[in-house]
Amino acid sequence: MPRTNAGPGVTVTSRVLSVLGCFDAEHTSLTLTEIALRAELTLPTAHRLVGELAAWGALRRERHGGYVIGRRLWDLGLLAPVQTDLRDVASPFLQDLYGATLATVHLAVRDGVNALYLDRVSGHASVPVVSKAGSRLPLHSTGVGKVLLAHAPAAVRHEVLAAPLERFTPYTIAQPSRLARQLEHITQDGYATTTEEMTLGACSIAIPVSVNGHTVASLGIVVPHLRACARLVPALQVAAQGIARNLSPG
Amino acid sequence: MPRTNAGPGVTVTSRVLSVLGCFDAEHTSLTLTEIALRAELTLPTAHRLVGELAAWGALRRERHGGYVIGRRLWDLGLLAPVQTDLRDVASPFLQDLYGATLATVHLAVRDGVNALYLDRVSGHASVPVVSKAGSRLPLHSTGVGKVLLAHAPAAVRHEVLAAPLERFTPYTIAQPSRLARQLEHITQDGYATTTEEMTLGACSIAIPVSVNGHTVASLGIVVPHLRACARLVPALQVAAQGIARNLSPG
DNA sequence: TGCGCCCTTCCGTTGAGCGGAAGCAGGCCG
DNA sequence: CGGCCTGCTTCCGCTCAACGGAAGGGCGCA
Repeated sequence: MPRTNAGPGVTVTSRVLSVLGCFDAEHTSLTLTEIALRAELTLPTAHRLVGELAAWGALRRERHGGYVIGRRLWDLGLLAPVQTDLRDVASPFLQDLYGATLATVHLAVRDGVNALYLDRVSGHASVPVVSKAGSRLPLHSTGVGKVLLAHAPAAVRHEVLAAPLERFTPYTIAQPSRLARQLEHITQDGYATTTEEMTLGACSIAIPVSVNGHTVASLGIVVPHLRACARLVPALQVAAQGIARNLSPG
Repeated sequence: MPRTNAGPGVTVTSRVLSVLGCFDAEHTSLTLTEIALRAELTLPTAHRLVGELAAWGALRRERHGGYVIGRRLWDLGLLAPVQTDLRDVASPFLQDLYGATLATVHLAVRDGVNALYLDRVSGHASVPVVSKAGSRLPLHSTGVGKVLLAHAPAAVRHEVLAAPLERFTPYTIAQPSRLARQLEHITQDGYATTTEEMTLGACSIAIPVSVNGHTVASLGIVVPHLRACARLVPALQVAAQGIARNLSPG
């Protein structure tokens, strides 16, 4: 009897990972027998590995006997720099949007009370903008920033509205009550706009990118005026849905 | 030379888990050498294990050479039923609050447009309430519900405010504009109250339980009147901070 | 160029890991 | 109550996957 008949390339590590790989959105709680079947392990092997994973906290056994993902993996998952994934996933969508509009397209996430730009695509014919990958701009004066602010935890919104709102152009919205009203409209309309509030000659349209009900980013486009708004919002939404679909574990 | 001199109880699985355990909020990106040191492995061993973890997607190597938690663990972490953890962690705090007040104390999370009660502690002298563990009540008519709604994604708030708000007592707030104004105050005040809006004779005070800036639950107390509000809010906040501290990976 | 740091590869040795077999526990049904 | 089924749980002889010391490579910096 060989020690294992599983074939080459099968290590303990790969077996452990096979066990973890059994869990997905449709299989969040699994019995030991189900894990063994799905991971293609014998019952005693699965028993040993699952036992150790449970002892460490990677898995947890529930009252009815099924195993679920445990606290330690939840903690670890929170450490993943999803933003880099986000940029990689979103990049082709940004390219497509640029190709269709020749306008500057950018992607941002909320970083405290600023919008952090992860990526930007623009060309010679695009409206000049101050955003570039890695730069931060205030939430209140940019399209993506307003989207991120509208969908941020309430404490963030309160913090932004309580501080002085800096003016970049004569059109920048600097009254908290006016901004707050805009934020309510943004959640209803599903998109945000700016009209020369950050840069003279530059207007923007932005929408949220949401995964599992959480807004993780905002996708924006910069145009000289908002006349094409009705056409651009659906295009942005299609791209945002594409980005979200590629981000979520479905 | 023995195959390993690490001592009893050290398995491949435990070594893999030691590698994963190197990562925490203060060490989100680690070189192979750092991982080997922190996991108490030799460099070749760490190299083999990390290589396999990276191939599977549990870790990812960044451009500058450091390893970070990868997408697969982010995906798995999302599957963890944190709510059960939450109940276990919160239980002693709920008991303490009950012991100090003899009032009904409960913990809820948002489940769609409802408050899902995870736990409740009450006694014979407590005000009778309709909440019990496992039950769901509307967000707009309960203290914990209002807290959860105020801190929910904007889309949820919009959904609740757009639907008819059911009346349970003559005091239930059923006008969307009035509820919306209350929600704004809740974010400023840091707590919510109800005055016989769910059950006659029952008022409540509730606060958010937040982890890393995200409201994950609400902690509430039911009293016959709000006279002791100024005393109870700090007590609730201390308990909420204790719960959050035990929940977060710090 | 030399040095230091961070890997990356190699291979003889051996004990950790394997799985078939046996057994246990609990629930259900006749 | 006894038998059957399901889901584990434990055991132990065998063997090859895993180990780590040693050697070497690549890169950046003074």
